[in-house]
Amino acid sequence: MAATMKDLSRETGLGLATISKYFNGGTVREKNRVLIEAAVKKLHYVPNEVARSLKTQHSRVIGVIIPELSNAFITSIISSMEDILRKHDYAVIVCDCRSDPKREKDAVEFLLHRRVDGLINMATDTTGAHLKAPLASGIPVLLIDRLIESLRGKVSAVIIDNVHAASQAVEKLTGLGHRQIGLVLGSPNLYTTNQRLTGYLNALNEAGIKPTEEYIRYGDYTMDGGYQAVQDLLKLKNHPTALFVTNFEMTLGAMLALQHNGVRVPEDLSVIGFDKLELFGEIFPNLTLIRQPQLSIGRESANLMLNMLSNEESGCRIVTLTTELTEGSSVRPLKK
Amino acid sequence: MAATMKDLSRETGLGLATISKYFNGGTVREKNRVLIEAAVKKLHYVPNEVARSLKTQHSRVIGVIIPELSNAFITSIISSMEDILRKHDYAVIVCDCRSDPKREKDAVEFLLHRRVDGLINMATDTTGAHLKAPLASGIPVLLIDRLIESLRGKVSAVIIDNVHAASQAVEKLTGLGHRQIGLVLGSPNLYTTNQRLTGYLNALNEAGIKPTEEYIRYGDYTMDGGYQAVQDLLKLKNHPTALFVTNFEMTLGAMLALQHNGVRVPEDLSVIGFDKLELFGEIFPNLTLIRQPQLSIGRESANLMLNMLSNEESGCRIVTLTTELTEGSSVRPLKK
DNA sequence: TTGAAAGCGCTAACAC
DNA sequence: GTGTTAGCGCTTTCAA
Repeated sequence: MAATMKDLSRETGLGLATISKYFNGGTVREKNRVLIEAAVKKLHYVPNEVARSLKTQHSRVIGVIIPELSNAFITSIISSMEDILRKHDYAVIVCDCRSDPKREKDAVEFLLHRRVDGLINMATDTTGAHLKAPLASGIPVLLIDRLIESLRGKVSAVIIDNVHAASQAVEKLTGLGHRQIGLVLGSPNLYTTNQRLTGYLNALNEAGIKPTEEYIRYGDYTMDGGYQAVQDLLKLKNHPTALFVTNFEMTLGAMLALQHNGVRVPEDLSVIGFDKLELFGEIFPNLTLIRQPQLSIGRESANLMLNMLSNEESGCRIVTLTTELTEGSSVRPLKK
Repeated sequence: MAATMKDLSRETGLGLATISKYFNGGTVREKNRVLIEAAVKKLHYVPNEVARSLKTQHSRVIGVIIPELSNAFITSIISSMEDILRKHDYAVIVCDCRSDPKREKDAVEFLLHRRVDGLINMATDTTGAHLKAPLASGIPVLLIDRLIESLRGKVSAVIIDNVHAASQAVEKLTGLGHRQIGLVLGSPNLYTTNQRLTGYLNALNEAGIKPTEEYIRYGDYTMDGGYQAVQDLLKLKNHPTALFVTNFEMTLGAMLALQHNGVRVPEDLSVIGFDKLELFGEIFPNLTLIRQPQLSIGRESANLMLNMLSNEESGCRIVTLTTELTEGSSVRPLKK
């Protein structure tokens, strides 16, 4: 059906090696170059990456396994990652495992069959069992956003300093005199959830505040979860005077809950949100936010992967990116 | 490095054909089955999909080209699509072209090199020029969400009845006596935008209402765009008494704008939103909505593609799914 | 610089 | 049911 290099060879009278060299940037006599290019056009030749993959033992495919595609943080990482990888002629196969370890393991296997050159994983399985096989087969594995303790030293990772991010936010609030600080976390037992909780507790401790269990809520990293969490917090007889919400969707939900309840920000309650400032645009222009550098996470991940792919020498590396506190006007000193 | 079928052959003393048949579901003598399975385990054999692809001339990869990954409607389609395709052992390579026709064309070429078995495209280029090559090469092409007129008869498609969706919503409002109905559309010149506008105009016409240009706004299918559009609508001296917003993100933005301006729904303004009911959860429980069957769109697309892949016979098919009007309490009769 | 030839790991006749 | 064998389209020695 489709033309092959053999066809080009026949058409031009040149040997296969010459044609191949032409495509791989080797030096080819000018008149042969012209000849080849004419034949390519005439026969509508399209290189066959599959055949090349078989021969070179490199598929130029990176497998990406994520817990959920319907999450703004994740999709923006994927976009910026894919951008760079594709520029380097790597394709990305994305597998959404719906936060299901079983599906995650299946995805790993699926990708291994396809001989992906590398694996990027925002892990659901906190034990890391699903990564045994790829690690054994020697392909580079890169964790993003979530570390897996048992894999320390065996894989590279790109994460943010979650502890710092959370304590920075909470310190901001304690600095303004707040002592009753609500925290809306993601799903229990996730790496990021735990780390952000640690940062929160550290900051409270630093300020000599004993944590109140009721003030700590889990919003599942969803808009609805954030909404619910804040609804619940507001129902407390002695409710928080300040609030820290730990992802974009939950921040949105939280703001909606506050509006629904007629709670003014920051007059009645101080709020620090999270992520994706640009999407808020004009909507909450003055929200104080912790911003994760999602574009950088994607970029770093892609580059680190490309690095692992080319330099066999390099050991594992953990890149920790820092967050930024963007000052808005959604926080104010506690009224005494 | 990795074990091959040849290794299995050597290990078991069986021929290659037997091993191959075992993996492809052929009948193999029981004792050989056991033998093979033992060897697989011992040698950590993993099938090489790349080699298989080269031989069978089927990559079992579907290329998916979309305008934007950061859009809830799109990601939910992709998730449900990928789900089914992967179950049938097809991998999905997603290319986000950022609504840029140039990138879209590059993506097509990229995927063609990789010998994808099929192409699913939510098109940015409204001329369809980017699909010439894949069409010529004979691989199945499936459009989703947006039709391309010049390709009618040449490609299959899965879309929703946008005209009906919009007129259904607007009829609901005119039926309640509203005559000043605001419309928040996506980006200008998109298929869905045009169709939904048509539906809106049809419904107005039906009700004997002359359209007011000021009431028709473009919100770019983003949250911020929806917010802005409603801000602008509210500034009109004679502002609408009802509102129809045509995607999820814009609905969110619109609701936020209304809240910010202290406009009560439905007391002051009737609203019909769009999409993704489940994400609203408890937040806007009573919003009247036009729901697109995104899961079905994904499912239909995947199945239609699988169909095209197996039955060479079938011609092009356009599947039009219908939307549903979910009654809430965000609309009420116009106060006379 | 160019060409001939071997082989990447698999499938599918075909003969047994 | 099983084994032998010839490629799929490409890259890459090696020799010319």
